[in-house]
Amino acid sequence: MAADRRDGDGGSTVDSVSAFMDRKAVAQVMDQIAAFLELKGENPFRIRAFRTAAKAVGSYPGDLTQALEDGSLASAKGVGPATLQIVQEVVNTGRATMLEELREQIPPGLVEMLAISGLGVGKIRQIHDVLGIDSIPDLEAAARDGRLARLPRFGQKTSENILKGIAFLRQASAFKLSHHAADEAAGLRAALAQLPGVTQAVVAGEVRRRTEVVRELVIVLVADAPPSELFKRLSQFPGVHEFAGQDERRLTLRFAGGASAQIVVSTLVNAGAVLVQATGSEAHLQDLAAHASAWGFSLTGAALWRGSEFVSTPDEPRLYEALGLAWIPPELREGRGEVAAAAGGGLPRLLERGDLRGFLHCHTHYSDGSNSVEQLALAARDAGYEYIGITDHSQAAAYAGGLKPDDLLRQADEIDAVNQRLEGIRVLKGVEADILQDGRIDYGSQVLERLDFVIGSVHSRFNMAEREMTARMLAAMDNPFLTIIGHPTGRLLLSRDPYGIDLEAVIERAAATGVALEINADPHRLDLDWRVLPDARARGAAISIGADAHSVAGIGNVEYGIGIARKGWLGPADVLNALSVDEFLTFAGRRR
DNA sequence: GCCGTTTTCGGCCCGACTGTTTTCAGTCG
Repeated sequence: MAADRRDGDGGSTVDSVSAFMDRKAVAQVMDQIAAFLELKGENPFRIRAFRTAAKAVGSYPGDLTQALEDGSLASAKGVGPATLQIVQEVVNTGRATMLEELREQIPPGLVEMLAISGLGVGKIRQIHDVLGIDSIPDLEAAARDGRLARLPRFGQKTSENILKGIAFLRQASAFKLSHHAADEAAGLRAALAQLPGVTQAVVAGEVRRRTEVVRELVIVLVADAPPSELFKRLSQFPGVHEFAGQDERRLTLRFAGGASAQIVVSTLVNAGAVLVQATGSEAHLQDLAAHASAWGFSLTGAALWRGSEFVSTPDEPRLYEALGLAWIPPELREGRGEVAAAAGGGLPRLLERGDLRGFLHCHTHYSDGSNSVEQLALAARDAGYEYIGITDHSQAAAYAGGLKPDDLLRQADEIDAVNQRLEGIRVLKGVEADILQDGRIDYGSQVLERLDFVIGSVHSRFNMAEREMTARMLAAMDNPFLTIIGHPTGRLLLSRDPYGIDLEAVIERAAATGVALEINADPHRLDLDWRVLPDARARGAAISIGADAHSVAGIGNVEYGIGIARKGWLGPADVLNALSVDEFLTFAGRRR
């Protein structure tokens, strides 16, 4: 767990654990408890109570230890006496007695199976009770040799789906979501920076390039101590399980939890060359090597050379400059023409947080969010936005507490009142309406016309054939009230593939109709994919960045969306919510 | 287990789809 890794310096175990056991870890404990209870066949409402508590704790804004002391956590919605006590125990001791007892009663392998798509509690119980299977490898064997298909209410198809689910899970577990990776890298970096002899510790690799998923953490240490000495200290690093040296300046650390990180050591005179090598994708480094060679340079992993002459590169700008290139922002280092652009003065001015004037796509407690309109508005204002678009779910999304037309009216009144009360932020009336199976939007015109803007999203029937799904989406875009297509491909990173859709046709229609396509900034989605953004821009489709925030804490999602926009070469002129509120409303209204 | 303008007990999200079966259990969003 992250706690082991980040525990860089002394202090009592209790202090370290409470400092590092962040709310995410506590939430994970609650979710685990819920999963075990589910397998035990507990009261479903009790199980849901743990999940609700996990959500409440996981998205709790502020310091948990503090909140426990001053009692504010006790009054948080969804946290009651029983769950509060567990939070207390985990924060104080890093352990949860209840979870440990459950592990004794139920094989943890069964809980792992819950992550397999298509397998739920009922089937897992049956598999365990009848076949005595309690691990994923055993399950896989049973699916292959036909034992699984012979169980009552199982069959060939079920067996195949389970194998598919296992394969997907395996592949997904080689990666981490970007926000988890970034958190871990930041903790590790901070700890490594404390090592004697280290003058700089810099996060490199995929985290620095802000890719949507991360395979490996890479940290560059600039040090005046010899690498061998640093490596010796690293072997005694708390939580390090094993380490494998790759060469004299690189090694891979493996941590007890199974995570790993590559550590690269450099002297100051080569820091630029080493950081560039440790950051760039394979393709970027190839392009860079080709360019360097054309200029009479060679870039080895450790240094820059002009023929046999050593070239000092104490930082990245000096490396790129020596090669006649502008400094390339890390997000662009994917080998998609950025080296040529840097040589020709054609690098774009990339989107920055300060360019965004509007905060779009958030859910309040009217549907499945956990804060009020006013709380979100205030938080958006504090974060520096000029306007916020409230977009709760629509009536078809029953599971998310979607709003009936009457609820939408009530919310409109509340938004009017909040606008009256608050200075410095304008609250817009929006909705995230379901795109129904036939492409209709989930409200009629008489409801939609009262709104300032409309996001349309697909939340059902994901497995339609590509042609039908595309037709569904294109039909939705012909609705004159639609402003933005939400999470256009429906993917959930590392857990669900995008639905089949002809994205080119969607982009084409978006450009033609003046409907924007969303970069959904929820780190579980990051949908659209950054790889299609240059094409979308070239064809003239507008792009919006939507936080998909379900709480005040979710406002921070926007950062991940900005990372994706930057990876897609987007600048302020390409992004819908970089517009002023009046310009945004004009955009939303001009198709009506 | 949590919650409350239905407040200390009784209710809490439900409809659609899939793969199985031949009427429905399990899963998902």
